[in-house]
Amino acid sequence: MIYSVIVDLSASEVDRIFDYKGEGYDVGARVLVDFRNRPTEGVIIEAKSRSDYDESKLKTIIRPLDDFVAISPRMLQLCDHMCAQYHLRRADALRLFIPAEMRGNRIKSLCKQQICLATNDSLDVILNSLKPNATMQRDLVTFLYLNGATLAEKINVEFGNSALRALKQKGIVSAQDVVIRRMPYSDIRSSAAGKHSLTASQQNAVETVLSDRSGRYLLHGVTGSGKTEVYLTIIEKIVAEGKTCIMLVPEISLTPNMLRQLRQRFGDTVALLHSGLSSGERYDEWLRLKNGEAQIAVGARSAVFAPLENIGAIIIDEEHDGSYISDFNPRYNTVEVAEFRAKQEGALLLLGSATPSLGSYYAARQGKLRLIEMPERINKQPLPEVEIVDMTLETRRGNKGIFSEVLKQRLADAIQAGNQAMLFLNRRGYSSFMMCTRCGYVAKCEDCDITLTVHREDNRLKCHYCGKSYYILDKCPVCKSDSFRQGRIGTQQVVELVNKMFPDVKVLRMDADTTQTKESHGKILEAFSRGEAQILVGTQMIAKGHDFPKVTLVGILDGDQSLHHEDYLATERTFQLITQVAGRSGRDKDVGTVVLQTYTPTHYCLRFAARQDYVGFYNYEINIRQASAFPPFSEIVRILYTGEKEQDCIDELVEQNAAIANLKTNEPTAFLYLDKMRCPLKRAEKQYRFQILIKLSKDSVDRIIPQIYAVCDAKKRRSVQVSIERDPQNLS
DNA sequence: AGCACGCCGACT
DNA sequence: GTCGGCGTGCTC
Repeated sequence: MIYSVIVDLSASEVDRIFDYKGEGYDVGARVLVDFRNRPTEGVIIEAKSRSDYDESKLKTIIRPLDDFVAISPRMLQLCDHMCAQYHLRRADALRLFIPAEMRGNRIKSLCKQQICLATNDSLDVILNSLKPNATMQRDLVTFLYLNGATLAEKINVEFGNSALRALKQKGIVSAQDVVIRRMPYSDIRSSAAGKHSLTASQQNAVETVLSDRSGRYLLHGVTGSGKTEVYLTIIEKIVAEGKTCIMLVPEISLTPNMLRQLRQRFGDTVALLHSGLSSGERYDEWLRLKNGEAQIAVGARSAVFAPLENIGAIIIDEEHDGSYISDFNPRYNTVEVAEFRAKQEGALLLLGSATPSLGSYYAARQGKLRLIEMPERINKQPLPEVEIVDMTLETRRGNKGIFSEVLKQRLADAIQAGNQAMLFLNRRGYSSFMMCTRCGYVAKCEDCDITLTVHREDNRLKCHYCGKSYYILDKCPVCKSDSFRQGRIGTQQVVELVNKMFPDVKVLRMDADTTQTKESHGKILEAFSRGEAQILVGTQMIAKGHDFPKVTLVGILDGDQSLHHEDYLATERTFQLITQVAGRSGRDKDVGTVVLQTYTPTHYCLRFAARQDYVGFYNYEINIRQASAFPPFSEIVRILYTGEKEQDCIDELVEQNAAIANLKTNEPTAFLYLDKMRCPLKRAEKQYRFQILIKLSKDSVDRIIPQIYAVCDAKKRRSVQVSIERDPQNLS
C-alpha cells in the first residue's frame, strides 16, 4: 500500500505530499517516517495503490506513533477546508488538531503507585494473621478493606512506610502502577446544583434553539440577561440525548468561571482545553474527549478543534470577540471553523453576544442565522445610566487632568456609599512615550517602529510590541538636553493619581503587566470580588464577562482612544468595548452609573453606546459599510511582506503587485480596490513590513482568492515571508 | 525546517 | 593556500 504523508515540518518548501510504502495503517494516523535520512513525524492523509513518484524510490514508514488514530476523517476534511480557505500549510493546520505534547514524543502519563489488598480473605482472617500489637498494620489493613485501593503517597502519610513495607513483605497487600489523570482546576468540583428556573425570555431562547437541532442561531442578549443559563440548559438537553457539545469562551481568563458552572451541572463529563493548561493536563483532557470519557469540551478558541464525535451543539459566547480570530500563523476564524464542523455533524450552532459583530447581525437579518433577542436583564434590573462627559469643556475650564469633575464626584460618592468602582483605560504602562522637549526626539524600539512606553514600577522603557525593555533616558541621545515631556497617561499612572485623590482607598490594577503569572489574573479578580479593594483600574481585560455585584460605577477615562483609527473596524470595536465595560456596572440591586469621558461627545458611536442601543448602532453603521462597500458587503484581503532585507521585500511586493494588477485587468468588477504600501507599522521585530490591500466584491471572492494565492505561491525571494489575511482584524 | 553543495572574500 | 560566509536546491 502507498500512503500519502504530510511531514510535521512547518515550511512552505515541504508543504506537499510525500508518498511512503507501508502496510496496515489507517488514514489519519500519526507515523514516523524517514525523511531526508532523519526520523520525522507525519500524518497519513490518504491510502492509495499507486504513486505518481518513482515507486522504487519510495521509503517505508518506520512505525506508527500512537495506538489510536489521532485525526478522524472528518477532522482531515476540516483540515483540507481550512488549508484551502486560509491558505495554510498542511503541517500548521494539522498541528491544531493534536495537543502539542503528543508531537516529539513528549507525552508523559502521570504514574503513581497504588496499594490494595492482595487476598480475598475476610478482614477477620487477615487481622488474625497479624500480631495483636502491630496496630499500624492492623489499622492499614482495615482501612484498605473499607476503602479499597489507595494511592501509596496517601498511605505513607497516614500509616507510615514501615507498616506498608511489612505488609508487602507478607504478601497481604500489593502495589501496582496506575495512570493518574491530571485535572485542571481540580478544586472546582461538582456540587448538588438546585433546579434552575428560567425567565420567560430564557425559556423562549432555549425552546427556539432546540426546535431545530441543526439550525444556526444568534442570541443577542444585553449584558446581564442570563445568556449563560441558556447555554447550560441547551447543553444539558443535548448531552441527555447522548450527543456531545463544544462551549467556547473568548479567553483563557473566562474559562474557570464557565468551567465551574459546567462542572456543577455535568461533573466529570466536562473537559477543559486551552493553552494555559500544563502540558500534561492538556494531553489528559484531550484524551478524555477523544476516548469518549468526556462529552463536553470547554475552552478558548482552540477548543473548537476538540476531538469529539457525534457533536450536538457548538456554542460560542461573546462571538464578536476579536480573540476568536487567530491573526498569527495558522490564521483562522473560529466562528467559520465552528460553522463547518456544525454542518459536518448536523449540529446546532449558537452564537451569543450583547454586541454581536456586524457581520453576524447582518447574517441574521439576512436570514442566514436565526435571531433570538433577550432585551432585558434578569429581574428587570435597569441597564446602567451613562453620562457622557465632554472633556474639551473640562480642559477649557482649566482641568488638565484625566479625571473630569463629574467622575471625581461620582467616585467619591461610590466610595462613601461603600460600593465598588471600575476605571477603564485601554493603555497600560505609566505614560505612552518620552519626548525631548528641546529637539523632539522620541524614544523608539531598536527592532520595531514603535514608541517606547514609560513603566514607572521598574523604571524602564518598554516596547509593547516585542517586549524589549530599555533604560529610561536621563539625557536626550541627540541634543543632550535633560528635559522630557511624557505622553498620555496609562493605567500605572491612573492608580498613582487615584491613590493621591483617595489615600485611604485600596486600588487594584489589572493589565498585561500585573497578570504575567498563570494565576495572577484570577487572584486580582477574586481579591476585588471579596472587596479587598474598592477600585479596580484596568485595560480591556476588565471589560469581559466578570460579574461584580458591588460595582455601581464604571469610569471610562478615554472613550475616544480606539475610535479614531482609520481602519473600518474602529467604531464597531469602540462600541463593543464601551458597551461591555458599561455592562459591568449595576449588576445587583443598585442602579449602576457609567461616566464616559470623551473629546468627541457627539460621535454617533458614543451616543449609541451611551444608550446601550445596539440595534440603533447597527442600523447606522451597516449603512456606512454598505455605502462604502466595506465588509460584510465586500471582503478585504491583505498580503503582507515581511523580512529583514527591506529591498527584497519591496522587490517581491512590486512583482506580485504587477501580477495582481493583471488579475484586476481581467476581472475589473471583482476588484473594488487595489493598492500597495508600506505598513503603518513599518518594522516589527527587526522585520520590515509592506502590504498589498485588496477589496473584493462579495460574489467574486471564491473565484479570485485562489488566483491570489497562486500569485503569492510564486514567491521568489527566500528572505521574504508572504502571508495572506482574509478580513484582517488589524491593519498595522 | 534543515542540510549539503558550491562559489567568493580575508585570514593563519 | 583554506576557513567560512550564505545563496541554492532538495527532501517520498
